[in-house]
Amino acid sequence: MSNLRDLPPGGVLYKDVKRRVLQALADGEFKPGEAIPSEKKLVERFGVSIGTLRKAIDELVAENLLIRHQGRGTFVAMHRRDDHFFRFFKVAHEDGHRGYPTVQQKSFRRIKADKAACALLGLESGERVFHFTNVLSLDERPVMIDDIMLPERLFPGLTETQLRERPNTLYNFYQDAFGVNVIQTEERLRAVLATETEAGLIGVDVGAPLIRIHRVAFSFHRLPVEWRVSTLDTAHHEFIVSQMPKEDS
Amino acid sequence: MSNLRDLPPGGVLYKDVKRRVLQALADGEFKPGEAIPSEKKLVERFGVSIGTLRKAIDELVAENLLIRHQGRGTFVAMHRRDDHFFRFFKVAHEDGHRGYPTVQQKSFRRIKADKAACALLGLESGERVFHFTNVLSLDERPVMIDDIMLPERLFPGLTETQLRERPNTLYNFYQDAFGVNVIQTEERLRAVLATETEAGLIGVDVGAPLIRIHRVAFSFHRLPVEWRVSTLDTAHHEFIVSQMPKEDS
DNA sequence: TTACATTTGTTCGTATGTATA
DNA sequence: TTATACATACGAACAAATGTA
Repeated sequence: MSNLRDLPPGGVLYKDVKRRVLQALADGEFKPGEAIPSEKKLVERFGVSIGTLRKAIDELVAENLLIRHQGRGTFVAMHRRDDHFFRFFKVAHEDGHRGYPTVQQKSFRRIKADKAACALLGLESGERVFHFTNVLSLDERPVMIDDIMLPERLFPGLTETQLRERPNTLYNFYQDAFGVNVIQTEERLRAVLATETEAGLIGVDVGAPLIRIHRVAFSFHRLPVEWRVSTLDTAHHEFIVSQMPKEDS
Repeated sequence: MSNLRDLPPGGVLYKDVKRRVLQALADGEFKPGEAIPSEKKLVERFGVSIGTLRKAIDELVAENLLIRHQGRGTFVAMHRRDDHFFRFFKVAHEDGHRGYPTVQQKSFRRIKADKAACALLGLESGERVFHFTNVLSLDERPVMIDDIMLPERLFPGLTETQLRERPNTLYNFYQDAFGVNVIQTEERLRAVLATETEAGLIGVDVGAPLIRIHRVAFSFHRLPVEWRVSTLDTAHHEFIVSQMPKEDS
């Protein structure tokens, strides 16, 4: 009853299973919002035991790529207006209240990527990007300017109207319309003084202190998919960072 | 061979095991840096199977409270100058380099907690706190002021000398000298203009833009143990936030 | 309402592999 | 070499949630 180990090719078996599920996600075989095959079917497909499969799925659930529902199935995570949204939107009112922002689109252009954009998004010099500017408001007050760059290669044919009429969040739109999944971000924050342009857009005095946030968003395999420069007025709002153990203690 | 379920009291068994291990941590039975009993011994102690025990320990490892070493044992996490340190220190040079800061202690007092401190630290009005100010330097340049408040109740008899002569990081010192484990933080960031005092301490002009960080640090059961107000000069440094899946993808 | 099939969640236990002292 | 400890892989049995007939 002791099978010889037959399948540790490059490493361990459950990591390999995880890799293959991840590939199915990246390929679009398993689509956001839809259920992936049941554990039993995946066990047959990959030829591993239920325990090994579960260990692979466990990690993908821990990374917020899959969501399990007892009795229903396992689903590919989406960026809808629920728990997921606030994973990337970290602005709250000074009284602690966190609400959904309203978005006003100020501009939309297709331009040549500059040096910084090429470096951060991994583009060849000369490649095109879409550049658009949003002003976000909370409680009827403008609080943040978002300057967003998207590689044309990943968002072919993107139009201003599409963006303006998207039903959900931006990251959900990327997912639905272009199959681009944002699963990770890196942000760098600095304090700056408001320029005239910024002062006009969010209604503060020139020279008011603001937080400037440089964010690069990544998809699978750490592929950069968005570069965003946000400028936040913290007169009545705050930028929130929690360093938390994942679960209830 | 089918045992009747005998131990789901309030919930599930492995959560109960996790709770009991957590209690041993909070009680100081399992001490930072030391190994906890082996899986086999814990299985006997809690009367569960190895799989159930592992599931409980898995979660505590995922929460960075325990660290497993194959062949050696499972250890209580410490705040030493290693991977752990940068979980709470999020300042990097603008070129991306992350180094250890040097600390200069500017003041140390024992005072009555003000209203804000009482609210954030969960103290009765009139309780005492230790208040001290540090200036942190990176690459020989002062970049951050830390104003720190500690409840006297949790740090009885703390002295300026103890603090000044601690060998490791502050959070490691809390752990070694007072059994206070910082496992979670919450931070709120705003942009401000440098006051005269701040300008003097970190060598910037009055009115320069700075980032102000309010941080509350928590121990087990979300007990607040430290309140800290940091003021960061971002002329040549940045505050880093990563929203990451935990592991290699 | 009930019964049933499907799917994930929990618990159990065994055997073997790998790292450490 | 040997003993110990954690890591991986296997799979059985039952519990709980869900959807449907």
